[in-house]
Amino acid sequence: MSESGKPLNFLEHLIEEDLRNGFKKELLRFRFPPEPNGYLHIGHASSICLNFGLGLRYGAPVNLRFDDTNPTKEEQEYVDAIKLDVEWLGYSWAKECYASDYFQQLYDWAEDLIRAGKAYVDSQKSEDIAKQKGTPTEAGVASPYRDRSVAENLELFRKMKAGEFPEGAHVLRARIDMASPNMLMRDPVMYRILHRSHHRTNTEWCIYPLYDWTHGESDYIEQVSHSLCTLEFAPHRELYDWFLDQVVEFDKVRPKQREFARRNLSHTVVSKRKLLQLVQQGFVKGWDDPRMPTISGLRRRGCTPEALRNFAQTIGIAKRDNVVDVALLDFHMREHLNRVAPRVMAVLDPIRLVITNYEEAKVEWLEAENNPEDPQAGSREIPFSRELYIERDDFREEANRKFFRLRLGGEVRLKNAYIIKAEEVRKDAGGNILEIHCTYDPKSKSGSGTEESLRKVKGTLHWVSAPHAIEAEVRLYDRLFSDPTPDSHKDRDFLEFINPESLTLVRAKVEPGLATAQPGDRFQFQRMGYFCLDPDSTPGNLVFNRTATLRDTWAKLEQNEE
RNA sequence: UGGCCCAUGGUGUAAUUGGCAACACUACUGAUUUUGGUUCAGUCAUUCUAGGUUCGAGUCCUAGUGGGCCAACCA
Repeated sequence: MSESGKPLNFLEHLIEEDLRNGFKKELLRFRFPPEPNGYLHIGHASSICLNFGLGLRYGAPVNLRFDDTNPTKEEQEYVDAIKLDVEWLGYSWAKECYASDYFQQLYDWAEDLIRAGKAYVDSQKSEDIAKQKGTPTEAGVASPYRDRSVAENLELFRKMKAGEFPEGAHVLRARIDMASPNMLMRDPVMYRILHRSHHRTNTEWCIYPLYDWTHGESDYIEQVSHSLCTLEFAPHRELYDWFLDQVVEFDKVRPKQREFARRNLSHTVVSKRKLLQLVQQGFVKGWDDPRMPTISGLRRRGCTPEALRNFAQTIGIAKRDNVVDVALLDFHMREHLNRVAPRVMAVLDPIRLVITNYEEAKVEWLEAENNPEDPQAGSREIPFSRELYIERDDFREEANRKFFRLRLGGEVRLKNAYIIKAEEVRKDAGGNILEIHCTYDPKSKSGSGTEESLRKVKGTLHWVSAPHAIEAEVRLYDRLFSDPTPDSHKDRDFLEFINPESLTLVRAKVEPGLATAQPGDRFQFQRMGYFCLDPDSTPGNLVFNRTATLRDTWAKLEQNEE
């Protein structure tokens, strides 16, 4: 059953087993159930890829269901953002569902539970109910209201619904077992009174169901066959099943909850609360700041949906605690971008280079390959002239043999252009290099086929023609936290590990063709990395975000020698 | 001092359900290269511990150790 020999994760094994035991493949159905109270992050991406991936594998529908039972935290803004993120990842849901669509059905079932003596209205304060819950090692005690009559319960519950009580006056509780070793089974609250406007039902309801009562029943209503959630819900499964027991009919699919470990990413935090904190306290500029592990942040940074999907596929799904190295995400971004990103030349830290034997006002338009990995990508023409910019790091007055770049008296190839030789440097009074003066070999033009053009020189540099270059703002992003697991330290706050150099702004010189780039366009700045045009860009002020650097074995070499 | 879950290289996941521990990333070698990129080749493990069952255990059993989760009118 496993197509293409791909190994199955434990959930796929479970489904295969269900299928072998006679569960009909046509009845498979999944869902992705976000709460619209924040932006989706890379952990959600994993869950999306899991559920929609299962849908694709088995040809089963996957619903997008908003778990919108808490009007105090949920907003339409988040619904819209979530839909955009799921679509951007490349998935289509079968139905767009809302738990709030089921409020009436849930209410009717709740009345049934009351009639069956399986739910009661408790009129105590929240703190008292909490106290009576007991502890993991001690049984709870029964509420004084636990044995109210059905008639009284029904009457109170209806009045709750009718808005006759203030918030906190009563709750509806399931009547299960105050001594259960599972605290969730100690008469969990099903409904609370909330005089709040809901983003979809407005003020129609003033009682709202809680997660446990809502989620499984929503799965059942939608006939979801496998309801997958993260590990912290494992203890909820017993309650999920208990609630289901109260409503299932024999000819319907009974949803099955199974749990997997959330994916943790190194050098970041993946918790809505902490991400919110980063936004609210101004450590980042918003939910879609390119340093954020949110889907919107990754998108803005220039990550592709393919890269994210491949990443999710590679890290897989299991039950053990994990910290996925962010280097793996970088790998997948590079891996995809290498295939699709057009090459372009941009100098991030420019220094002027003058070719003294090149004619003063001459301009040559040289052919440059757009992507050596993709012949279909074609080529473009770039201007070459007497004055250029090269990367400051690419020149040294003196250097050892390992330095393949330009040094005084040394030769280097200018990418797509000529071989040049550094003759002298001009400095200011303070000894800072102002200009590098070079000569070029006119016969060494790239692609000309001459003997001189075929000469092997060790280094190749990127460059831009000074009179033609356009300026651009480039935002160099680095990991947000310097510690691999910032939120795992017992006595230290994760904010202490913020990397002060997570963003560096730079004024770069880029080749003129970039003037027409559109926000979202992705490029490889040759020898520098992958970059994406930011929505902050205006026609006169290009802004690029660094998506990922290129692998840099030279930087490693240098570092190891220090 | 209750219940539940988990344990395989530095990291993440596999192992045809009891049959030579595999894949990817990282790191390190080397080759190729007009991107110090890409590509290619190679190196890196007593499967947490101790017993047991078995011809044979990463897989099954027992005990231990370590980690995680559970006491919101959040999801």
